[in-house]
Amino acid sequence: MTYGSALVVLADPTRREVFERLRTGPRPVNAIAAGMPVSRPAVSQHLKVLKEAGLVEERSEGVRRIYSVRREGLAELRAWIDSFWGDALDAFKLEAESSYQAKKRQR
Amino acid sequence: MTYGSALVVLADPTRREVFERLRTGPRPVNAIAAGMPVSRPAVSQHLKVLKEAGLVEERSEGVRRIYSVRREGLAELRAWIDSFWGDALDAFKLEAESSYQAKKRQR
DNA sequence: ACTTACGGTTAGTCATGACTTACGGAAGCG
DNA sequence: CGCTTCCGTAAGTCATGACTAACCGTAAGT
Repeated sequence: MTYGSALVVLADPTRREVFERLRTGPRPVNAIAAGMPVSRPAVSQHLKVLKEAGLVEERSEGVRRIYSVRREGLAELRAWIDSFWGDALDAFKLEAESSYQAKKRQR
Repeated sequence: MTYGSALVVLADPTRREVFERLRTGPRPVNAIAAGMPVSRPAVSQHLKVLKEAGLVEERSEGVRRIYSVRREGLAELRAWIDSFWGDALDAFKLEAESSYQAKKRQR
């Protein structure tokens, strides 16, 4: 259910801003954090989450880490949304996977 | 920034389940809550949030409230996602709107 | 080697929001 | 009319997670 994680991860406004700042191209952490209302470590944490969700890639370049968007990370979310437009095939496929696990009780 | 609210609202797994149960068609609250691991009031609260976000519609039928999906509520989110696929026009349009409001500091 | 820029990690704080229980109003049924 | 069903609202509890400050390692420049 990676479209679920994509939703969760992109729900936070600050994290979304971080993600959007990569739309125009790869950037080091410094450049992303510049001008943001939160501290640089906060941005680092958000990047970590984005990376774990497969929405972002990291590559090292000397002492800096260059982050960039991973479009494939958005693909499943896109398909999920599309499935609400009555595409019967996708709807069936997704519904089959999404039988609700009653796990929340076991907390 | 309604794609933002859509993301926030759909991020919660329980609320997403509620939303997905409407994919196959309009349903009263009872039917939605049946078999879910949370109480009926919880479902009501989720429906309220979904409705405020424009993702769901409500119509009264006697004593029951019938909820159904509002596809238009997903349209902007869909467009936002698409804008990451290099559609220059959409990307420009969306970026123009999304200059980060430094509101978080004022909490 | 010393220093400086870069950025990830940890610990601890605090606000947000998802949930339950209890309640209340509104419509159908006997 | 009671009685029941349907469902929204209120109050209060508790877990989650976003953030800062402090710290550490690493690369590059002098």
